Amino acid sequence: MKRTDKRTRLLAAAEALLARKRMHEITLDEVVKAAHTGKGTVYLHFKDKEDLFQQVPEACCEKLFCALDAVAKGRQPFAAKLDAAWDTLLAFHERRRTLFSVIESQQEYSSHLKCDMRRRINASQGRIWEGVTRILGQGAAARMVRADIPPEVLARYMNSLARMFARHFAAHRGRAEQKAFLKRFFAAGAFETNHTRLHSRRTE
Amino acid sequence: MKRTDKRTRLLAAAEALLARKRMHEITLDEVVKAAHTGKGTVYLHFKDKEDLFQQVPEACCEKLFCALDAVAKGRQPFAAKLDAAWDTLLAFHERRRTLFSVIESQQEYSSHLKCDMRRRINASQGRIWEGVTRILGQGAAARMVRADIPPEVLARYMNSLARMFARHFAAHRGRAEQKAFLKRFFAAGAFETNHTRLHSRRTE
Amino acid sequence: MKRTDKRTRLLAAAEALLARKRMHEITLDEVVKAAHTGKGTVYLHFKDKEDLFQQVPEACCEKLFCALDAVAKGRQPFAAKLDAAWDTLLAFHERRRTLFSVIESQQEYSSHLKCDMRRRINASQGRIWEGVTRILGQGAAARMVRADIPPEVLARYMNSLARMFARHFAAHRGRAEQKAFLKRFFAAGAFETNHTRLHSRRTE
Amino acid sequence: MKRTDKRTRLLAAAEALLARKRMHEITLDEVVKAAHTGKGTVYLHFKDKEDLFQQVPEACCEKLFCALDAVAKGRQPFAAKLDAAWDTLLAFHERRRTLFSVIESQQEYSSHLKCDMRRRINASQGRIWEGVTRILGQGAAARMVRADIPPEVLARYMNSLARMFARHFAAHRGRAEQKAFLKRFFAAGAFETNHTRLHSRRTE
DNA sequence: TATGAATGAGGCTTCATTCAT
DNA sequence: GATGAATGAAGCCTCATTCAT
Repeated sequence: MKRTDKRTRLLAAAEALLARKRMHEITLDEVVKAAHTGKGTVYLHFKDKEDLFQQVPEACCEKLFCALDAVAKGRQPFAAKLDAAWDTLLAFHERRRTLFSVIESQQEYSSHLKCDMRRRINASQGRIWEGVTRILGQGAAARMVRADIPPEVLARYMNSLARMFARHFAAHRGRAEQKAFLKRFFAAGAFETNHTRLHSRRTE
Repeated sequence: MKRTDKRTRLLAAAEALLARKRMHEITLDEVVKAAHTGKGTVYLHFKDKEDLFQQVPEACCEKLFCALDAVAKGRQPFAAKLDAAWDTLLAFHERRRTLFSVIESQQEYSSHLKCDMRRRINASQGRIWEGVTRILGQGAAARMVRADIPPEVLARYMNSLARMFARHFAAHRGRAEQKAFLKRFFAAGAFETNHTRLHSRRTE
Repeated sequence: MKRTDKRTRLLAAAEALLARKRMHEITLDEVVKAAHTGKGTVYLHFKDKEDLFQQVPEACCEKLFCALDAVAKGRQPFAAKLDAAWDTLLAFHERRRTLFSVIESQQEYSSHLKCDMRRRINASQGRIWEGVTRILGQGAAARMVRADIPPEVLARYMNSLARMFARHFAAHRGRAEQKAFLKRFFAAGAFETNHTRLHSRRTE
Repeated sequence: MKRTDKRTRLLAAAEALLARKRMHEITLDEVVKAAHTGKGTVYLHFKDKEDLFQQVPEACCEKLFCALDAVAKGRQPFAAKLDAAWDTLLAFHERRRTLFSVIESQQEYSSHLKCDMRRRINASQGRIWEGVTRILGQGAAARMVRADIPPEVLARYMNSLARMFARHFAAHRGRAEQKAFLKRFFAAGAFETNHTRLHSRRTE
């Protein structure tokens, strides 16, 4: 349990620091000071610095997935679920401005990594889209989300828009209005209309 | 002219390396080897490594703006211009997968910088959206793009989607189909419909 | 204690190297090799190379002061004390030919330094004269050293002569004779005579 | 003549910079900027940076010698000549606080140098003492300077005291009084008395 | 298990020197 | 002869990693 405790504290410290800096600008000294552990302790729980930071997104993505999955499992109508999904996603990205850089570099480098490591990373990243995909899948089943673009693709659109929002509009004064713009735009792009129905039929 | 030459070659070398690695993983040795210059030459044109990499986006964004502006100034109908804009944006992001990380970190750190430096960075980044904004503005003027979301906001949506596409779907086998999805999604989200017209009227 | 050990070894190594070269001609690599430590260790104990070399005189001057103070506290007659002081001073300068350059450059640059640093340097340098001053003060009290020039001024004369001697006459064949010249010269210059007594009376 | 001009300007610039910094802290860029020449010009007149700075004392010492020799050749009584020598020496050292470091390092390194270079350096440094030695020699001939210490040794004493004075008492408020102390001390140490006459006889 | 002093490979930067103009 | 842009060797410093305690 103590073991878990230190490990968790290290991951939390790393995640917190990622809010302000990129991984390569964070020193292990900073991490262990924030986590109140010794420097050697890192190497009891992680192979190296890289490994520690690799596992930060893993934990985060899992948390995000859980939050979205909870929404998906709820009994609210689809529109409410989508709203909740937006809020969850936006909060996630606003709180972790640079986390996605780590994820992106993992993607960049996954080709150099050993096979099982790659699988682990892909699995963890998949969780990000998976939660959103489930909700959008429900919407598609209810004929509310367009069927001519796969839900997992729409999920990525949604995530990328959320990330961009966190970067450009979150600290804005007009955040609420901007959020409305965003939802409206996505709804118009992703919802089923007569037009999209024609498309679906054609591609079927 | 030779001076410009070396400077350009260094920027080009740095840009090329940014396609594969992040700035902190690129050594000056790599840059100067790629640029076929001596290491000291860097310091004739840039204050330090940081400064060199700061100026890479500046040059790139300008190039992107020029390409998009050329489209905007063309005489094709709006639909063709938007298509061309997509192609330009996608090519830009596919060729410069990690460039945006540099831009993002500039945003992150611009608060620490001296005022004129910050202004320079913001100006250069503004160019990215500016080209797209012009085209979408023409669409809005032609009543083809929804008027209830400002074109400069839609421009950011478009850019973030393009960036995501470069990362997730570019290397895909089904790139063509994915590109069709993307355009269709954006069109649905951004084009004027009866529904958006109602919105515009309300917000007016 | 180990910490002190490394720090001491680094200072000793730097001091030893200063016997042969000036600070700017000594590389950190040489110092750490001589001290049998790693390069990084320097930065655990000193801010940078400058700081390491700044602290060398501090330690040396303290040692010199201790040696001279021991003489001053002894029960020998003044003449014997002065003899011992000469031997101590000459040994000091012969062993540390270039150390004084460091001290001089500290004086040169102390104006640029922060106030407490400057105070520390001045305090440490003061020790050099302080030991000699005490002995000469005793001589003055015993009416053997002229009273019309303050002992702390005579102390500086003595030190500068010792330094010059280390540079010009130490390696000489006729070192013994030269040493006799030096002592005789200083004695004639510093000792009380009828003539100096007149001076003192006049200036009183 | 143009050639001489540039060479002179470079030496003057180097000498001026030596008033504030040590050779190793002065860059060639600074020198050529101060001398208003190009960087390559240095290598037309000097073998390298070392050679340039080696020649600075050479020129300075020669100037000092000339000044002192002029005094020696004058018709004033010895006491006035010695006074003039003090003034010349003090002015020299006060104006060139760090020049002597260069000379000292030349001595330090002369052992590594080629034979003719060493001879040149020694010759140039000899000039420093030579001027003073001549004057003191005249004093000895006139039985005013003690004969039991060779004039060339006393010359070095005098020079070392002058150097120390420039460093410790020149900027002082009580400079005039300090100067009086210094002259009085040296006179007492160097002048012939009954006592020194006994010594001379014994050593003869 | 936990620590943090010690390490040294590797990176950035400086600056004396060269050489094409 | 005069120049200064270009060079790269050499040095300082950082920081991930180790290991004795």
